[in-house]
Amino acid sequence: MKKERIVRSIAELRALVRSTGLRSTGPRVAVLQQLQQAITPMSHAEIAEALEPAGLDRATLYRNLIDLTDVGLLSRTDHGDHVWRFELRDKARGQTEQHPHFTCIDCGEVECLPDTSIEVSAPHRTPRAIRNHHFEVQITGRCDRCAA
Amino acid sequence: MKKERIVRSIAELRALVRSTGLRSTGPRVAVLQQLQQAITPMSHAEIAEALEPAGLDRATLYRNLIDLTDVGLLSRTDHGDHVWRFELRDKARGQTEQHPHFTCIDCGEVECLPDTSIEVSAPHRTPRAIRNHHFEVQITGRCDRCAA
DNA sequence: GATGTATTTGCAACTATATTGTAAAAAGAT
DNA sequence: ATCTTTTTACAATATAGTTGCAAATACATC
Repeated sequence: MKKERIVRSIAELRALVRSTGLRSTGPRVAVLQQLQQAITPMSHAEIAEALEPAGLDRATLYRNLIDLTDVGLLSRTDHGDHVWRFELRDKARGQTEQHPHFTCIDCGEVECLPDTSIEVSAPHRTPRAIRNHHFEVQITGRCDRCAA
Repeated sequence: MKKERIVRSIAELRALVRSTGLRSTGPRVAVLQQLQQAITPMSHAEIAEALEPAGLDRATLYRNLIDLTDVGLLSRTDHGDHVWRFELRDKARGQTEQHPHFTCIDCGEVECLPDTSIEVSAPHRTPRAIRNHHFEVQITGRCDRCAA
């Protein structure tokens, strides 16, 4: 996680969107720009609030988050607390491959864990996806702050 | 997971509910009875459908699922696909302690994994909950059937 | 077994979250 | 500059989950 993060210019983000076949629009670039400066995955509500000034439509935001996810620029995950969260995917960022997340069952805070912190062994009848390392890991528990 | 499962009679389930301080009612026993014969966690919708003949109210079911979770008879988790699922907790069943779940990102099927299949190492700044083994693990990927 | 009190149910109303339809606007190719 | 397709913005609609409350039920006590 400590890898230095690539920060792309507006022009670069526009090119990034176009490279996926999608058109480069204001809302899309705004979403990418917001997520590239986020340190953890963000919910729809959080992104909407952060982009409040732009005053963009809820439905448009939903559709864009899904579109950007479909083309692989974002990941869309539920971290165990029943809230969809979006994160820039690695190829659009300077991060290591997918990493596990830790979500607090009390406050809902999401923390990115180093991808070395999880070891999944694959006994006999485990799904193939696990043996091929094609999966995401989500851990829930009480964060240090809430446990105190 | 292969441990033989305890199957309780209606009378035993009623006693189990009462032992928590909750009153033993038709809907509650029906829910426990349904979940004790389920092989994977069930969503509200699935339980409602299974209990269709009983014709019980949506709100009542929601409330009971939450009540039974509060007193510890059920666990309520989101397996990464934005659906709450409920499962009989170990103390009400013949299972090993909490185990990881695997959820298919395509079909949504949930699979219980042996709790030996996951090893979480705890480097320096990992949340204490992880070091103390107070957490749940959720893995998402494409199941064998959907990957085929 | 009858009675009384607190809990629970069932119905309806409501809130929040998410999706869909569509006319107008904007992107980007020509 | 023009044309076609995608995307937006607004509204309408769906879905999931919660809350209020009168009537029904559980169960403790007589």
